[in-house]
Amino acid sequence: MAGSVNKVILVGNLGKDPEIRRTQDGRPIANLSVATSETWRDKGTGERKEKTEWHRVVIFNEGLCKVAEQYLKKGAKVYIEGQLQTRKWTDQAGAEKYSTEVVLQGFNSNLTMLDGRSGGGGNFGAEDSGSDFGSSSPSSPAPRRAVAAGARNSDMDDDIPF
Amino acid sequence: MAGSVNKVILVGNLGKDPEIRRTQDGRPIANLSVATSETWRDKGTGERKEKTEWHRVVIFNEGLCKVAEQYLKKGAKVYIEGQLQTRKWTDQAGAEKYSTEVVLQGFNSNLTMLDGRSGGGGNFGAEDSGSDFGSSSPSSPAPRRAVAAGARNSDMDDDIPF
Amino acid sequence: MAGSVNKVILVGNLGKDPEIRRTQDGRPIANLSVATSETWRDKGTGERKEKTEWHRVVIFNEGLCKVAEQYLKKGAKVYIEGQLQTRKWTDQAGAEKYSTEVVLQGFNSNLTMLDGRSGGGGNFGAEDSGSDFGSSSPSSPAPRRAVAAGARNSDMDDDIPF
Amino acid sequence: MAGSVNKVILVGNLGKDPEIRRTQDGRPIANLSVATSETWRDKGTGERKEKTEWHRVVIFNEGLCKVAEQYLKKGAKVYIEGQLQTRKWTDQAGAEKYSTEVVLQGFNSNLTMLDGRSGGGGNFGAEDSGSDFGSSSPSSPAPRRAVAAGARNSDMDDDIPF
DNA sequence: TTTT
DNA sequence: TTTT
Repeated sequence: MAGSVNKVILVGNLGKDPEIRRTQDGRPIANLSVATSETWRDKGTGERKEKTEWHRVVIFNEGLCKVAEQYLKKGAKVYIEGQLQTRKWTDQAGAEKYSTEVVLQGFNSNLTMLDGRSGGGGNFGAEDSGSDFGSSSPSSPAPRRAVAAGARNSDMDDDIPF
Repeated sequence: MAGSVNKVILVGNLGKDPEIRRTQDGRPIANLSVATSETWRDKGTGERKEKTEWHRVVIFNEGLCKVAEQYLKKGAKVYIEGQLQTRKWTDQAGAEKYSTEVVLQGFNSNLTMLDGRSGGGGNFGAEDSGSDFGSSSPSSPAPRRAVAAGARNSDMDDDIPF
Repeated sequence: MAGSVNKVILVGNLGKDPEIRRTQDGRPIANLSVATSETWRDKGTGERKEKTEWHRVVIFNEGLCKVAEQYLKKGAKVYIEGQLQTRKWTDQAGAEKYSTEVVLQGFNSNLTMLDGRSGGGGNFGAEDSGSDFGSSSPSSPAPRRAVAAGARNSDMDDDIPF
Repeated sequence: MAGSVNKVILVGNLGKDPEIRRTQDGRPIANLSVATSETWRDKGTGERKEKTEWHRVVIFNEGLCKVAEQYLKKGAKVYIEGQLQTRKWTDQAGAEKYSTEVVLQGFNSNLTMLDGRSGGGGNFGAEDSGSDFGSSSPSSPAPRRAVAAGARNSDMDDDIPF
């Protein structure tokens, strides 16, 4: 079936530090646990309510793994764009289990830190001021992605009148 | 935590007709099984590959349930916007299971049919030419959109996979 | 044409304080100027490059106008979800102009502040600790939206094992 | 500013065939005119209303240009993911104009045809049954996706509206 | 006009 | 396990 879209967009906070593993052939895989939460006021009682949802995020993209490893910490606020995937596994007792994850893999994924270096979670050092962290954002190409960012011509430094 | 976003966007096809149930207090709940799939050519062998992902979609929004019931059929192509939610349940053997679903509830959900009345899945009659189906789209503030998000009832006895 | 989607998602910073106007019949309209920017390293020279894009955001939704007025300031980081709209206008010299805006109106819009009260742009006082700011987020219904958030039954306070 | 997101998602129909141009160094640029529309029923009069929005879409991504050229026709329904960009230009009378476009460039863009080969707009032949069209979708890492984002050339002499 |  |  051509013509399908599978996209998840999350803005939330890490519940713990990223966990980085490696495949047998040395490629990194990062696991994030991301909380999103919603609050509302109960219409009957007027009470303030909150419900938190935890998302398992798995990063296969090598550049984004590096970003996770270097910059993300427990508590960090992130923007994440990935795909839904459900995989089946068998627990020790032999029972079949399913796990649904938000997978960042390939070109249409994104991981952007939202609390910057002033945020509690960041550990940016001075040498990172020219860091490539932004390379995970949609328009600044990371090395592994064979993408050449387009040059615009010189009259693009104009002002927008608002 | 204010400041979070939990959004899923799918474009895919229904694997079977929608299943409509009702809560004890009469609110409808629709379950959809939506396939998204990706194809690629294997870099080594040049073979064409395809992988299909199945998504369990649950609609609590009453207006969107009506849309699902009236217009959607197996094979229909839909645009869906909802939230990720994981819930825990216990199977007949007493084992704990988790199920992650795409939930359409409240104001920031959307269900739009993409193959129109000419599509294989649709069953639009002439009297529907003035149909309110489009009222589920983000920008048409029709009366039917004064949606009441549904209450989740206790009999979520479904099996996974679906 | 049923079956269309028109959605813009921005995460960026306000270039100035929100501007609030009122229609003749008293409804508020908020205008935001939001910057998004991308950075990359020039492949030839290795130079660090940056390009900023300015977005004109117009909020017709009354609840979100209140949020903008009360909580947003120059520099604030926001998540915005709205629609693209282009309108035509005539300048003083009689020349026809077009302006494309990101419009927040109706139920499928969102405005969420991302830097919290510790952020530079926020002016949250203690009395706001129980604020309804989160009501602009997808899942916490503001009064004007005739949406009842769904109650989930009691066994929803479970843990997710990851 | 690291930490920003600029994303547009459209599902709509082409108002005319794609227009393909080439830069001086031979890179293709495709222009699409995409309609999204919303319908609603007037609360006062009960009348059915419709409003169509036209979007100017510019594709610099070479692989997606090919897709546009080969598969898209007037009337085709497409899913588009790109970025908002506003550029300034000067008309023949020397007046400054601004044009806001949805730009597909670099890795975080997507163009997916939604009406398949049975659709009115498509012109898929039998030899396309193994086509790589789906390679433009987020998750199929085919070779053709090693896209080079295009350079913007100087002759953006188009008129608005389009 | 923001932010890094 | 986060955050407000």
